[in-house]
Amino acid sequence: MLRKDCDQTFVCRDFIKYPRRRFNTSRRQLQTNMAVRLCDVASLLRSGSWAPEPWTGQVIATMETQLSNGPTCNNTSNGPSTISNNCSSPVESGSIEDSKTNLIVNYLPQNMTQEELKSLFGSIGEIESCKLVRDKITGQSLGYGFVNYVDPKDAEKAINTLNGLRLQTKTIKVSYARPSSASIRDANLYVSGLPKTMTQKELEQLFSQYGRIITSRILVDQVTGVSRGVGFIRFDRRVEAEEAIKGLNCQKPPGATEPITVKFANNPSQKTSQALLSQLYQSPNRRYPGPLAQQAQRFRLDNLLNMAYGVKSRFSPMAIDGVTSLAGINIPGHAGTGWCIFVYNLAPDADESILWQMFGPFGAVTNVKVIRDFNTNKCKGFGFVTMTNYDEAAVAIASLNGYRLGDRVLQVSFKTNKTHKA
DNA sequence: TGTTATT
Repeated sequence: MLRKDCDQTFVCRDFIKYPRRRFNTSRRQLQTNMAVRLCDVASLLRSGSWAPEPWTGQVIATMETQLSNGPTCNNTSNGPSTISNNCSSPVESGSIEDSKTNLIVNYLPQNMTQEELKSLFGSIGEIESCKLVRDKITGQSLGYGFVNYVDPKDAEKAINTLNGLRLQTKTIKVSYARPSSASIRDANLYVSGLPKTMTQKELEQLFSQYGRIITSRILVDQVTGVSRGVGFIRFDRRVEAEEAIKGLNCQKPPGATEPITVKFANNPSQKTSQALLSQLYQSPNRRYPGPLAQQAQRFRLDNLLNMAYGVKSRFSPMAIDGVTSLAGINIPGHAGTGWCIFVYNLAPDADESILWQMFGPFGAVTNVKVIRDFNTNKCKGFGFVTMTNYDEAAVAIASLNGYRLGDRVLQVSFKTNKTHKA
């Protein structure tokens, strides 16, 4: 299916350096650039040799290197395969019973909450329901969720607009959810012993004879980029995965000298839960289940979760609240639930998605809002972004203030009371 | 053995 997603490249037009030229840069390229900027800013911040000013030539040069070498996939639809980092083949129409309003969202940042998920997807249209899937035991996010829209058009728009969006270190994937069924669970295969020369496309070709492939991946060495000879294939149905094991395990792919191993992949959530519970079980405190022991156990659980999941400790706005209320001072941008950022000089046709795309790569964004004229529904030239962590907000502001978006130069700052109408 | 894919 060919979608009219040309309008999805609007953000990237006239991007960065050549404001009067029309680019056809993909959103992914834009987001890659954002990540590069973040890295550069972070390293400059660490070295102490940087002040919050608009972009320098040095940074732009780095970005252009990335632009020419980076991923160039423009496809924002979600298909039966995932060729190289979410670049998917066009999706074929599902069965007539498939929901056209319910989406599955994969590769969400670990610390993203259900409310943030709802805020992000709610910027597209009215949401009927939204759920972030969490580990039943630990409560930790499993990194995916579901968004069910009222209107199928909004679901399609969400796929076109938000698939491939970079949020922190992740690139989210947005696709139609298949009808839930036991038959589609546990259909993920781990494949090892692959020829190092085998491409993802060739891997899919090898496995596609056994059924519909939902995702595929070949793991590569982080440094060299060379295949590690291992990968994953997720089939639509478990029976397809079973047949693929029967047909391909211990077999040599065409042209290969060694046989491959094909088996069901581990479930990371199960493994981690078991590891955590195993450690908890060894705790002496559990033999004395009084209130103090429970508290200690809770503390231990928190630490274990931090270690196991790499949960980043957050700058706590609550701590600041205590200080500000006692001292009677105001801290710009701090609204009690995060750090509010004022974005000025947006175009009349700006929408929430541009704010997500600009700020999402810098860290946890809880909310974005474009201020619109009541009668025309056009952007009045400014908007707000709320970010959870001060340091991420500060880097975003420093990076995006003075940023040229289309033919406009943005002004980005912590929100002050001057612009606040209570 | 993954950027935790079926609530």
